[in-house]
Amino acid sequence: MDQWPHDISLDAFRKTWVLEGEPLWLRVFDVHRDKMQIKNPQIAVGNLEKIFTCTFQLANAKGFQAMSLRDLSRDTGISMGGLYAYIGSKDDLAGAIAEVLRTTLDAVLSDQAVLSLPPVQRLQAILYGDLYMNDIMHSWYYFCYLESKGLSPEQREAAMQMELKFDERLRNTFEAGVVTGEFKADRLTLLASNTTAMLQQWYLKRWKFSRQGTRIEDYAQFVLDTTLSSLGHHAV
Amino acid sequence: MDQWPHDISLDAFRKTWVLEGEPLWLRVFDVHRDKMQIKNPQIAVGNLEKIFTCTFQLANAKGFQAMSLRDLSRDTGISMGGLYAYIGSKDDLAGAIAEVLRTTLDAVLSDQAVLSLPPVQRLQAILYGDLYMNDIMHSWYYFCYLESKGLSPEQREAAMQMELKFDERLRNTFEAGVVTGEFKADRLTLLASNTTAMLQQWYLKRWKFSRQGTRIEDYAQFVLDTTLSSLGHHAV
DNA sequence: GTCTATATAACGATAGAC
DNA sequence: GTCTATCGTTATATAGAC
Repeated sequence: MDQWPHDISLDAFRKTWVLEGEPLWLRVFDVHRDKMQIKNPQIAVGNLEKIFTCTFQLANAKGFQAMSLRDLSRDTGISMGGLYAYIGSKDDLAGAIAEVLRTTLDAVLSDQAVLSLPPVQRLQAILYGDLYMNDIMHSWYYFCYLESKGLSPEQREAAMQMELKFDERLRNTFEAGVVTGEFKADRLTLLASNTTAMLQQWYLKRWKFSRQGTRIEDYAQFVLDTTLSSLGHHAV
Repeated sequence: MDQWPHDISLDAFRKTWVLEGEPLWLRVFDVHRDKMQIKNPQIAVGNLEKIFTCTFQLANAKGFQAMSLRDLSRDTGISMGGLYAYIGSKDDLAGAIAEVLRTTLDAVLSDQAVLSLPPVQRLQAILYGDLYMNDIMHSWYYFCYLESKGLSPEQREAAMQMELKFDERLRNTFEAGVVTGEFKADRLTLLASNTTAMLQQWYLKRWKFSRQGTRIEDYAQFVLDTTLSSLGHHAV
């Protein structure tokens, strides 16, 4: 085989979906402009980046509930009153994080390009893409997972639906391979859940991967191989 | 094969390791008697059960940090002052939960009986046993996982060491099977981590299993089959 | 009377909000 | 910078058991 019809490198993903830098913060501004008193995007983006980045650091160190807005004010260099020009309330800040991640993930998952690929490459495109997104937006995923108790019931439900939707996307791919005879049809729902769990490990168990020196390319290959093995497909 | 040399049913596990009811609360009393002003175990156990059970409920609903001791006082029916006869502080309560789980898990993992089993049965005994323990002490695991930010650095480190120790236990079992030629030796460290993650799903993704109607016996079989498949061992 | 367990009420600190 | 609510915590008082 000469070349994948679909470029599955991390660099290619980064260029297709710009999930970092100014484009990201402009999308944050867009999603939450109704909660903010600041009207000028050019002024907002710098402070939004500070607010969200410092929130991730503080929440990661002591938890979102335990973090105070005075901590956030100190770390961002923005006054207490100034913060309230960017957020409706402390809870709205957590809600904004969840909503930005959800809409971003929704956009990436709505990509129909991978659906035309044959089952094995399609599976590979989904697994690699999701893993790259987990890696790039690690802070956002980690926050939403560990702080889900602080989110509104609607947002918690939306997050569960998002995970079920991803599971179903995997399951459909498995079934496409069953139709072509490449995969065997055995407990596909459980297998899809397990594959999702493996991908989530990349942001949930970062301490372990870091300690063991596992690189993302190696882990992506491992997830693909393990999933294919469970599907009875013995890969190259 | 007529019969397993090792009874791997949930009932057998419950009888071997009594992790519920009065024996559990007596162990809680024992682990934390130095933090309590109550001297009489018979009086303590009833209130300890109320305090820990209500803490799990409240922390599950809104998070441990967001839960107030007045909430706990109301739900348990114990006055504010009374609570402080049982706990040294709010943080000590979280610490006690982590410590009880850690010492209990340590005792179960120290069981040397499974080490004499041949690789496949040994793997089965470990997976089933851990899954049963995850199931019975679900509230404790779930609390420790989601509230780990609120624990002391020592306890967080101890929890990580515990997980690494479990991974290593799995890895040793894999390698025992490699020696006998039953398993192939491919990325055993990653595979052990993945198996641990599958077991953790049982308390992390209860909502999903419940929605899909997955029973613990089915899931245990799935985890065993998937792990054996990754080891190149095609099971019965 | 003494020890243990529970209840009341208030203190000081700090939170989110504006 | 201020206001108000609420937090964790504790000093103190009370009640029952032997």
